[in-house]
Amino acid sequence: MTAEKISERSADTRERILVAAAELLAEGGSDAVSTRAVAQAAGVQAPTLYRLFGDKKGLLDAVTAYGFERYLAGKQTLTATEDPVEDLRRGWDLHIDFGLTHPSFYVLMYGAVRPGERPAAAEDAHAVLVGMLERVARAGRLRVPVATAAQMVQAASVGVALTLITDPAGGRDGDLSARTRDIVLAALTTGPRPADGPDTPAARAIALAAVLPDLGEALSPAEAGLLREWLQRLAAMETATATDADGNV
Amino acid sequence: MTAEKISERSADTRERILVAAAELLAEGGSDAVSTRAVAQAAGVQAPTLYRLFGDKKGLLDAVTAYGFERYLAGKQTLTATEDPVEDLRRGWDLHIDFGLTHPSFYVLMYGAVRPGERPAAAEDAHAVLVGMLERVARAGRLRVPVATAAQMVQAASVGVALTLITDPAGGRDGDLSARTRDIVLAALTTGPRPADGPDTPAARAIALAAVLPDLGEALSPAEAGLLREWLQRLAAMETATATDADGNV
DNA sequence: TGTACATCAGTGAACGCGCGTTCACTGATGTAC
DNA sequence: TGTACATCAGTGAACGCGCGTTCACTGATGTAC
Repeated sequence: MTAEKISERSADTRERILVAAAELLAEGGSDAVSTRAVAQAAGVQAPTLYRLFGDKKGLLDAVTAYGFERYLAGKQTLTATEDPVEDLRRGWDLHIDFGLTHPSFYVLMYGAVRPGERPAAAEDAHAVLVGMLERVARAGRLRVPVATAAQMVQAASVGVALTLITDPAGGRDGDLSARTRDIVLAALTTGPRPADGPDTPAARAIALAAVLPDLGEALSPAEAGLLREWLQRLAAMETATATDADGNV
Repeated sequence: MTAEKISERSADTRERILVAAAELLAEGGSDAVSTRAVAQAAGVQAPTLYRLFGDKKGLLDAVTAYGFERYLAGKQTLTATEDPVEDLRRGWDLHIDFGLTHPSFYVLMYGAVRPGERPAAAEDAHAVLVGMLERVARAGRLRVPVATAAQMVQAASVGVALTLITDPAGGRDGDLSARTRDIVLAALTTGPRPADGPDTPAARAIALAAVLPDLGEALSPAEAGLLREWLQRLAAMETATATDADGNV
């Protein structure tokens, strides 16, 4: 029996289990996802879960990732356009929409936190965010280092999504998500500057840092390391236009 | 037996149970808080929990509120000064500090979300926030309606706290909390204006709305209701200074 | 002052249940020669 | 081409456990008269 045939054979069962678990999660929340309930819903005996996913934690991790991937696959919104900040804005909206349409998945990914742990799906989502921000930095339109921006966008969007899940009122009249999104993105990015490029030393440093991996052999590893360190220092400089002495924008 | 004596008698037991449950929660996370473990740690039989707290949900609710109150009581930082925006800033820091020093309590309050439900402690915290924002509005320094501001501050701070609990790196080098706090507060409030009062129609409307309950009999209930509605409409007007056409501040 | 009674906080012991997990096995699918 | 063997996905049945909860009771504390 070839390896392909084997994994094909088990892929059906695996998919069936994930679909069943995802349905239980969507309908009854994470409490409804017991190994027994999943096995029964998938028409499978309990030990099958353990062979395929190791243990319950593995199953939960897999079903979260599965739900998230399926959601992303259903949307075509993540294709990059020529405006990376606008892409970022759409990425924010997509994140919030996922939280509101799949609250049980979302809470499992971002709410049920164990200090220092994060489900695989949340890591994936973060990687997508970092990629978007790198494109913004490459365009010379990011005011802070990519890692800093990623944490701020992540924190703000997770907070908005969880707040809206807990109390949907803010979505209807308050427009909480769009307001917060615009405030955060406005503070982190600059407007489009078609031909002239970045405008502050920090922005120029960030823009250069974003393309460091593409430089090839122009610098020795030691030189590149030192340059990277300098750029990080420059990137961390407070841009005078971002906040005044009172902390007001 | 007087009612006071009765409640005094049971107060000891109740306190002992809450302390035991809080310790279990702090040390082992919410999984460690089973009715049996709490009863044993408190030196009490299981039915006592049920007489005092109804069921497990009641116990968890009580222990969250208890932990939150004890934390607040330990800090004197919530006393109001003459600068309500500075008070708000300190309130934010206090919120984040609570999350980082008591992560298990925090996750139970803000992370373990069931759509539409919020623990009593989270409601209390929200009420404190609304009170602070009302003082900002009374000083004519709030750019948006109190309810809107409350949701934005809540969303951003919860997101920051959960992000830091999950991945403490952002607290050390990135200064995530202070950055996000300043961006959000700067967008929501205006600088101090010692004598001249609010500066935009929306800010003036918000400032007036904040003192509406103090107006006594000057307006009839019907008149006050209509005025409130108009003020809300004016308060929701986008202040031209807050964001430009690109959404940049 | 003394006695019968009421209240109720807390006890001791058990209920039944669903949980995550594991053991030994079956039988279908492929490979070796 | 045929037979013995290997692999392994999935089965059937059970393990023991800790869970939330409840029942009937005790005994301390107070009240009524």
